[in-house]
Amino acid sequence: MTVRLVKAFLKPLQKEDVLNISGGKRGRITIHEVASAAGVSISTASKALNDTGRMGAETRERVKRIAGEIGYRPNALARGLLSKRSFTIGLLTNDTYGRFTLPVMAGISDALVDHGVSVFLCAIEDDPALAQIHVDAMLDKQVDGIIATGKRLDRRLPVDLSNLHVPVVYAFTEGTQNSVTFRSDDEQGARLAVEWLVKAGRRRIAHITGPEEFFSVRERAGAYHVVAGHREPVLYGVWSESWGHEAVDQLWKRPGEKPDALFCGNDQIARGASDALRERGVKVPRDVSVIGFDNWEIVAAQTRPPLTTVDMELKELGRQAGLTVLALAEGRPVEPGVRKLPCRLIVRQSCGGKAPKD
Amino acid sequence: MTVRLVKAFLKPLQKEDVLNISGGKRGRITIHEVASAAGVSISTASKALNDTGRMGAETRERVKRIAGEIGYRPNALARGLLSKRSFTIGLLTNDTYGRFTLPVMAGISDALVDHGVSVFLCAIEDDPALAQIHVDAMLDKQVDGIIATGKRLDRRLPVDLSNLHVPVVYAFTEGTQNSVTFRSDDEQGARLAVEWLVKAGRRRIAHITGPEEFFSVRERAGAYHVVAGHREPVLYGVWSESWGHEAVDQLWKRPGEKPDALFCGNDQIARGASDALRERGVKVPRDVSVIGFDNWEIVAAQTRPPLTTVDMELKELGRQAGLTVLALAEGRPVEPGVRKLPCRLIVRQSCGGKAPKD
DNA sequence: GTCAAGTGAGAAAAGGTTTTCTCATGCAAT
DNA sequence: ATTGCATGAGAAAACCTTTTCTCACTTGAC
Repeated sequence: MTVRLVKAFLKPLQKEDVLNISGGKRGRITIHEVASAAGVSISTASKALNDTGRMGAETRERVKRIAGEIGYRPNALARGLLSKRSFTIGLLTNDTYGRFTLPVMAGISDALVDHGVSVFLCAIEDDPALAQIHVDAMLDKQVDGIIATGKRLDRRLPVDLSNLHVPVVYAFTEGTQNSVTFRSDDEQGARLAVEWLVKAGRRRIAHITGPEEFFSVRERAGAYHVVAGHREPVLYGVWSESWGHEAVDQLWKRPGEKPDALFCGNDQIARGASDALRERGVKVPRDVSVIGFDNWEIVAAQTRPPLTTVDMELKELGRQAGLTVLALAEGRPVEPGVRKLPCRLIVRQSCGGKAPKD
Repeated sequence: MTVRLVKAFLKPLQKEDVLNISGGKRGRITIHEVASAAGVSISTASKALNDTGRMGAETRERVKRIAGEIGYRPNALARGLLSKRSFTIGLLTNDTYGRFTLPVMAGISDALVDHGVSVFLCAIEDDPALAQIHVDAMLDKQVDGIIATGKRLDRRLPVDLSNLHVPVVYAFTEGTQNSVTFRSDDEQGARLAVEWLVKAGRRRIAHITGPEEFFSVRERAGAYHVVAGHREPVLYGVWSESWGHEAVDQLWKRPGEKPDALFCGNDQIARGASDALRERGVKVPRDVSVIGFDNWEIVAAQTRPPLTTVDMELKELGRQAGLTVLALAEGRPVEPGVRKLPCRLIVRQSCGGKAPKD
């Protein structure tokens, strides 16, 4: 076999050599080291570093300076043991391939890193047993709170979080009675899209979307009906490009006037529809405007032409969820209920027109 | 405003009511509760639960039973403080939108959950300051190890992890001297792809790929040359569908015989190429075989026809990285070096042929 | 009846930090 | 000169486990 083995970290000689504090204990640098280096007791050292207690300004400064010099960093485990705050939260998701979870996660992390909070990511794939294991592990590790997130607004995670003695916030997944839930305002998003088409002068707007049993499909379709009327049918199907393609075939095979705009339930459908239109020689956006939903960059930006679409602002959603769970963890009161966050229109080239005036 | 506020968790009346153990302390259930409920000392309780020490079998059983009944779970913070193992690792990534990180992460989590290890996810977006903040936070929280992962084999994360007193493993990103690094074997993957084309009887195999400065591009191109010879050119470009599209235009505009197969550097390029071929009336796979790289489901499966492609087995890569960092954390010696993990061919319909014989 | 060995269980220390309590000193006021 | 008070700093307890050490008691052997 081989000669050199990676065991170096067992003996942190680096550290030992650079700073031989107080008899070379083999562990990390503790507040004891700081105290003895500064010639004070550990209680004084602690108070100096935390800006608490009474002491001479000179002492406080000296302790702080020395702590900085020897690279002291408090052990969060010990601190957490006493304060009952671990500065750690758990993020539970069943969206393994991350279309929705990733932006949410980025938002949470972004909001919490400033507060010194780290995030445990737990991917449970609709497996109740696995979910329970992860929840138990998080609880054992004394998380300050849990955020549950998923890939669908109208589905629960396969684990009951309602009676934990730790705050829980739901983001982009169905919550429980009296919980705090964040979700996108799909109705407003759909309105945004359809109004954009109307403003562009389109009148025969068709809606190609996903399965009717999805709550967000019904919400979007509802808003579509309100704004566009019932002049064109709603085509329910699945969330795939090929359905978008097929739906266009269906629409164009019908006798009579063709739609002059397609409001699609997601970007994949919109992409399939765009491809189908191009194959039929129908020009986008000259003859027909196409608008998507989700702003999934990889799909929307690569469609020909690039898709105008609705962004659900999932990162902002995550940010708010993070701030909320933090507030709860700190005991600040938070109103329960469902909070709908507005969507935003992303204007690319599939509808003509310019960016919205706002 | 509103009436009911979510503060219930502050007073876990649920728990309190269900189990009024030993004077109703307001915190969690500790080993003290177990001990007093079982009529033994805390040391005996601890030994009973951990199957250590000497005691009567009856006592041991009784303690365990009672612990289970009152729902005792040891506080990982306290345990970690003493054992110096937090059963926590940190995962550092700069791949925010997760094409590569997500599978790696899933593998890590999958491998470690069985060992009671939880994973801190830290998304640093090529921001050295942010990276340092996250690393410090992880270290404060006494992680047992760190896995660094990225979106490119030949790039470092913007933070130096080489002198931490905690083990570090690199996965799908460039490591440091004497570290353990896991990466996909792109050469073998490319060989797999080109050999598959050759076996299907293709002789004029072109290679459309990404920017030449990518290490993996050069490795794949190298393997391509070895297997396919130098009969067709390598077209370097960018990682986009439109480049795939354009490259096909370039190839088909040349005089002389056209390629009968395209080995593409990733699935997006392959998709663009497939679209271009279809638009030219060239049938895939009848006239030309197309093969991709990455097995990015959302692209590969939605291409027409669905793409045969090379999967880098990132989940397995993550699994091994997880197991390795765990081994290091437990002090088991591990050989340093770069470990290349084999890729696997995913056969769909863009090359004809059946699944490999293995 | 004494001693050795073995058995079951508790006391105490340790881990790193924060916080409360106590103490000593010095100074001003009586 | 004694009291009262503010100030600076340390001792000790607490958080929850695990582990080592010690002790009391039983049993079997001489």
